[in-house]
Amino acid sequence: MTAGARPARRGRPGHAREDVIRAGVELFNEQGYDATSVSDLTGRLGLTKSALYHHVDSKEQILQIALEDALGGLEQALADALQQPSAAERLQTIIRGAVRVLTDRQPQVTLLLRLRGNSEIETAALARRRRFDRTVTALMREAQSEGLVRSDLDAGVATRLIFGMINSVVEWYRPDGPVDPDLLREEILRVALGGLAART
Amino acid sequence: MTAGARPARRGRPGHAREDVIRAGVELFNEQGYDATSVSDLTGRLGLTKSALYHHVDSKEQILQIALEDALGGLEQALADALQQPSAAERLQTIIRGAVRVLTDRQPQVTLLLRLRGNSEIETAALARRRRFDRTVTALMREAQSEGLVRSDLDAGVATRLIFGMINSVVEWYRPDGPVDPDLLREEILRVALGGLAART
DNA sequence: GTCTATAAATGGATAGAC
DNA sequence: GTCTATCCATTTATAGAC
Repeated sequence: MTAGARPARRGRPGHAREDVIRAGVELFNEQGYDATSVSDLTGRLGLTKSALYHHVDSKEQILQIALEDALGGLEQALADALQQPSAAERLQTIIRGAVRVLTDRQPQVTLLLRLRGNSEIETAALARRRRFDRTVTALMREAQSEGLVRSDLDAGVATRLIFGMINSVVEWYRPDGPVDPDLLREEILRVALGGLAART
Repeated sequence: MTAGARPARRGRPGHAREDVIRAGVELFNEQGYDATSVSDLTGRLGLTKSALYHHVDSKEQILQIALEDALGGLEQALADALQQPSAAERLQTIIRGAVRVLTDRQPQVTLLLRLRGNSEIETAALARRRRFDRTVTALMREAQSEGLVRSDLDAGVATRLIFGMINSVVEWYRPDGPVDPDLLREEILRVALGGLAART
């Protein structure tokens, strides 16, 4: 438990900051950020408020750390997609990458997708999310120009619909559930490009 | 102002219950239900808490009325779909019907889709929503059996993906925005069945 | 690293006058 | 139908002992 390569748990026993963050994000997702009190969180962790505030500066800091994790993952996926050589590959790569981030970091992304902009931290995160959305819309428009995606549909609407489908995965996907994330990723890509209809 | 056919505004002037509900739902959607205080609401309406409580029994009652509106609309759309003569028409009708309810009652449905189950009213609404989802999944399965929808995809996953796409409309559609709701409805149906890919 | 105790503000809701 | 004033529970967060 004193760790090998990873210097995870230095010093005395008790709760680590990491545990507090994880439990906080979990609870925020179950009840909503605003509906979750610090007492709720200490109740679940089995410690007092003072002890909790020894690990984190504020309730909002827990949110901030989770949002950074979610946004960092999505931005990295977008950077990867932008390096692809063709418009088709760029679009496919961002769709696959986004689904992978959603399944890998479901709790953090869930928080991001539910933000309302009620504080500076929330509005800053929403601004980063909008930047991501704009770049993805540009990829969609590019795919339309090259004839890969139908053009009888506004690129913004198309992006919102497809990412609406992708993002909704956080509402039901669970890592320990029956759905395999790798299969899901390919299924989403197929439904996004080819739709539900049976091949005729 | 004393109304003709509709006995809308009986008695003295001032705010009507209807105004309070509408403003409340609007504010709940902007900030989240839990993040919205009764003071926020009285601030927007320009009256005091006591005056507001003359119109409604509680903050939660505003939520309840909105949820009934959303669920009633979705359940009616489902009843209409179930009366269609073929599986193909039943599936298409519930997709079109759901989109119509989302655009017609965007604020109310938005509240429904964001519920976390933090009170008895919320859990009751979520139970009704799950019942709706189960029936739609049965329609999807039926469409698969008849060869209308590809069967290399679990009916539950397919329903979640398509309704994830449909439901995401509440996040950006606005009645006074640039997107025509009738066109959007047909575009969603086309993307759901045929996907984004250009016809080859 | 955790505790008891408490501060200071805000939450939803009510009493009773006008 | 709206007001002032208030109740009481709960909120986030801190002080200081162990």
